[in-house]
Formats: sequence, structure tokens, C-alpha cells
Amino acid sequence: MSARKPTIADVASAAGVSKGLVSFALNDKPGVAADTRNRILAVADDLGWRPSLSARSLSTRTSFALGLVIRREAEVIGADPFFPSFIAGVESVLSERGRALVLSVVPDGAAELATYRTLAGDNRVDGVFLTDLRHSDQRFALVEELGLPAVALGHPASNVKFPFVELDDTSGIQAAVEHLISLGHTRIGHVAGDPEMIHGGRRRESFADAMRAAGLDGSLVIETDFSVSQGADATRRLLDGPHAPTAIVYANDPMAIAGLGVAQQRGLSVPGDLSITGFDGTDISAYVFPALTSITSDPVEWGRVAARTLLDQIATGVASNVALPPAQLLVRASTAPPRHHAEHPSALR
Amino acid sequence: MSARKPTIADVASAAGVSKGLVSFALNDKPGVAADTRNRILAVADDLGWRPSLSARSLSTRTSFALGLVIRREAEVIGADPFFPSFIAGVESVLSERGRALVLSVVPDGAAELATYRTLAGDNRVDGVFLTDLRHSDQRFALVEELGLPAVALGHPASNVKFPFVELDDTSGIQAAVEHLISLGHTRIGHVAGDPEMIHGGRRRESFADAMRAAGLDGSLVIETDFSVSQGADATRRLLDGPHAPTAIVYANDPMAIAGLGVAQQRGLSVPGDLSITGFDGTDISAYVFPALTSITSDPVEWGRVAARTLLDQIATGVASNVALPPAQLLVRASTAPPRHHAEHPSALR
DNA sequence: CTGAAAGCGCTTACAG
DNA sequence: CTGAAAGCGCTTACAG
Repeated sequence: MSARKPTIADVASAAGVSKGLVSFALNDKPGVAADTRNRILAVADDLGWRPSLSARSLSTRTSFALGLVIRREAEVIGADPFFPSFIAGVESVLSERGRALVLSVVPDGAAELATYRTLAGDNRVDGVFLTDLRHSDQRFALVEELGLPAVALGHPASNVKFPFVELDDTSGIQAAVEHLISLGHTRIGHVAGDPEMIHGGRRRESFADAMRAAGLDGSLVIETDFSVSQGADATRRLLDGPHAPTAIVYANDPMAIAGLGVAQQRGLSVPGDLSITGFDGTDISAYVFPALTSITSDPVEWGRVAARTLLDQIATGVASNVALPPAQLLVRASTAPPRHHAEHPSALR
Repeated sequence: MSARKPTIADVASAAGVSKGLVSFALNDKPGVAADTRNRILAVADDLGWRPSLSARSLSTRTSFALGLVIRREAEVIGADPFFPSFIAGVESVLSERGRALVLSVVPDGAAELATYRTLAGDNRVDGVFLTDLRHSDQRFALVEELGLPAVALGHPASNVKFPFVELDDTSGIQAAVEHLISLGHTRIGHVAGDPEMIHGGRRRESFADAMRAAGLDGSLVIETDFSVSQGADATRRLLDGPHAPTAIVYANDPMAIAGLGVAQQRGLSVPGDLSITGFDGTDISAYVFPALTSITSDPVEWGRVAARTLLDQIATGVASNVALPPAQLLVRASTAPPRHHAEHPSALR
């Protein structure tokens, strides 16, 4: 009824105990008789007491929040649907545990590192998610220096002291290449992502490995920064080259959609003249024409598991690495036998 | 040098003043001689003192953070590139003012309201952004009840006590309709967004108004939830109807891209048989084939201005509404005269 | 099993 | 213009 929010002192006096005991009851500490504890909690509930977050933060040096720093250039940020889904997964875990997500979006590496420093220095978060891992990633040393608990998405290149949650994307790329080969393709190109990023580089290697395993030339690769515009550009260069591919494996869906646009603009039929595969199985990839064969993962689940892992790491100081189910090839309409191979037996398999 | 982070007491004793004076100097309060102030600040800098956020929060009841609650169903969340860009704009302002962004993603209206309550009850944020405004939006009463400063994106339907930052999208829709009419189209359909949402409803009205102004039938409208799948579905229904349109105005780009897919799947040529316009001018819309005529706004700038407005509102209790430059029609390749009107004079204008 | 008290690191009247 | 002290609302040894 009073305008003032009730504090722990109000609860203590209403329950006829000391503030300390209320705190113990709240935090499930031992040393409180069961019925005393229940009485205290009932009184707290009656009064509508919500323990003050800032008071708890000050005495426990805990912020009850987790941090996510996204480093993306303005041009790339909108096209990638990974983060919204990932964040939805993270949120589903945090909300039920009374934690909040602090999000930063930064344009470059310097701002990224500065942001982690500020987050840690302000005690703004209790731990951070590390996404878009890079080779020789400076964040690994930084979070250690800062003593900031962390969880990485993907398999770090070097040994690190924090847990990671990985989702194998190599088998998906391999499956895509094998699928194309089984359709009769032999000249297959790859529009790769940013080679600085571990997952960009690894998808590229998986492509090369799969081609090599089939005795084919896997050097038809163009690197990009994962952006739509570079995806379109890479497609043009591939098609203009001396050995134009009959199929292209893209490192993400937005680039594949841009590649589809380039092909169509040139009057090439997809998949008749050119087969195309994407990566991520985004919503929209099912609705372009032809519907995109893609490699699907589950970013929402990735978010959930990463959040749980980070929370464990913070609470106990240790958490085990998790391997999520690998990304799966989802065959839709953008892949078919190459035109001059249409009657090839392998196409009938 | 010490492992312990310096506190205000360390700064005070090092500078030979009281803690109170350090606080006054830090917060630019009057009553500190200029050279004393400079000396204190220099000492603080020397010691590498970072005022504790939680201590400040506890005494000032300020969190130095802003909240954004995004209510989206899982299916829609990934496809809409608005939020990543908007957030990047918000961040650019917050980071330079030492504020953080607390982000929540919730699946439905009940969770949305509960989240605002928690954010306010925990004093987790000093104010909130209100996006995706609805008619008779329950959040308007809620933020008032909670005493939570807010800024709305778009023009609220009712009178509200907080400022809003709007971006006119009606003139863009009108320009699109007029553009299509000038090309010779008379049967124009509209794949509308969620009618519950103010911007969804308003785009629909703008469409109807523009058609009416030209003496055309503006009833060829199908409502959706803004999702890609419903966009595709609405397109099919429009094309299957008794008066199949020769042009369709979509309420967002992802639906327009899905509509393009549907048209192509049916063997319709775009823009030959069907002209299409999108909304938002997303990156990818320039790379599909044919490149999408769309209506472009500037979500990054929207984020910047909204953040500044909310910060003003929090600091001073008032802030003026802002009208951003209206969304602009960007004509690309997905619009052309209808085939049987190709020789119509209006097409040559 | 319970209580009284100090402490977390700031801010802010209040007195000089 | 400056200092000493109380207060924000919790948690946590410490003593019983």
C-alpha cells in the first residue's frame, strides 16, 4: 500500500526476524529452520518484496546479467538472421533465471575489445558469449586477463580456459558437395566466408576436403566477408572465369540468394544451368525460387545451450564443452544434375 | 598496482580530500574549486579509478542502462533486418555515454508485459524503447503505471505521456502506388502487415488512400503477420483471385521476396507479368533478380535519434517528438508497365 | 539454529 | 568552498 517499495528490513520486522535471516532464507542458505524459512518467504511474498538488484550487486559483486558483443560492419548486420534466433534462445534461459542480456553492437575490433573491458570494469555482466571466433582471437587473452567468465560458440583454434559449444558444420558442407557430385557435377565452386573467422575458414576447408576425396579440383574458391554484395561479386567472378562451375556452394544463405540473383540476371536457369546451395536454412531461403538447398542448424538451441553453459561456468567455475547435433543438408529445388549430364546415370540414383 | 580496484576512498585520501568532494568532482556538481576539481580528477585518472556502477546504482536508483523488449514469434524474428540496424544505431549513442542496452526477446504479449514489469521492478533499466506499436497497446498504460520513462518508435494511436520518434511511411507507400499507376497499372494488390500493428494498419490505409485518390479499387488487400510464409501465401491468393493484380505492393521486403518466388514459380515474369514493390530497402533486396523496387528508411538513424530522445527524457523529464525524414521510394527493376500496357503512353512518361 | 553489526562503494543532505 | 556522517538495501563473517 505504501508508495515505497518494501525492503528486506520491512520483511524482517514483519516476520519478526533479523535482516540476515531473511537474506539467508532468500538465498537458500543452510541454517534456517524449514518453517521459519517458509514463514519468511510467505511474508516476503505478502509484502510483494523484490530484493534490490543493485544492493545485491554491490554486496556480491554480481550483476545477474550476461554480455553479448556483436562485431559486424553495418553492411553485414542486417542480412544475417543468426543473431536474432540465437538471442531468442539465450533469452529463453535467462528470463527463467532472472538474468538479463546486455547487448553491444560494435563496428570493429578495437571497439570490440574496448567494450569487453568496459563490461568487465563496470561489473556490468557476470560473463560473456564469444561469437564469430577468429584465428588468433585477441578476446581469448583478454577475457582471461579480465577474469571474465566466457563461453565460446564454436571450437576455438587454440587451447582456451573457458568452455565452448560447437556445432559441426563440416559434415553439412561435405554432404552438400557429395550431393552435388552424386548429381553429376564435377566443376563445383565455393563462395567462402571470411577466412579470418574460424567457421569461415573451416567451411572452406571442408569444401576442399570433400572435393579432394572425390578426386576433383577444389580450388575454385572465392573468399568474402559474408556480405550479400561480396557474395554477388564472387558469383560473377566464378561465372566469368575460364572454368565456370556448374554448381556453387555458398557459406551462407544471403550470399546464395544473391548468387541466385546474379545467375538469373544472366539468363542462367537454376538449377538447370547452375546448382546452388546455401548455409543456415534461413526462413526466406525456402521461399525464393527455386527454393534453396541449404544446410540447416538450430541457432535457437545453440543460444539455449550456450546460456546454460555460461551460467554453469559462472556458478561453479567449470562447465563441460558441448557438441550440438551437426548441421544437416536440406535438399530443396536449387540443386539438380547439370544440364549436359541430365541423362547421366548418377542423376538417377 | 594492488590487485584490488581503487575506490573513491583511495582517490580521496590520495588527493587529500573527503569522499564527498571526489563524488562532487566526478559528477560535475557545483561547489568544487576548479583546481581542486582538476587535481581530484587527475588523481583518479592516475589511480585508474572507475566508479563502481552498482554502488552508484544503489545510491541513485539509476541503472545506466536502457531496455529494448522485442516481441516476435520465432518464425518472424530472423527475417526482419530492422532490429539489428536499429540496435546498431542505439548502441552508437549509448556507448559514448556509458550506457548499456538490455535486450529481451519474448514470444508473446503476456511475456512482453511481464518483462517490462521485471525490468522496472529490478530497476534494471532507466527507460525503455517501445517498438512495434499496436492499437490500444497495453504497454502505454503499463509504463505509466510503472513510472518508467519511454520513447515510442512511430506515432502512437492515442495520446501518450512519453515522446515518440516517427518516420513517415505513408508517403513512401503513396509514391509506390503512384509509380505503379504511372506505369499503367490499374489492378494493384497489397500484401499488408499485421493490422494490429500501427505501422501495418497505416501502410494499408495509405495504400487504400492512394488507390482511391486515383479512382482505382483499393480493396485487393490481404493481411499477414509480416512473415515470409504468409507473404507467399497472400501472393498465391491474390494471383488466384478473380481479379489477379498486375502489381503488388508489399508491406516489407522479406514478403516481397517471397512473392517474387511465388511469381517465378508460376512462370510469371517479374516485372513483365507482375510488378512488385517491397518496403525497407534491405540489403538483400538489391541483389535478388530482378532487383526490388522498395521504400527505404534509415533504421540506424532511427536508433540514434530514439536513444538520444530517451536519454533526454530520462535526464530532464521531457523530450520533444521527432519526425525523421520520410521513407523514400527507390525504383529498381521489379516494376515496369504491365505487359498489355507496354505501349501505353503513360509508360513513357 | 538465530541476532547484531560491519561492510560493499557510492551520493547527498547537513553543518561549518 | 569543504568535511564528517548517514544512507541506499543487500550479504556475510562473527558471536551466541
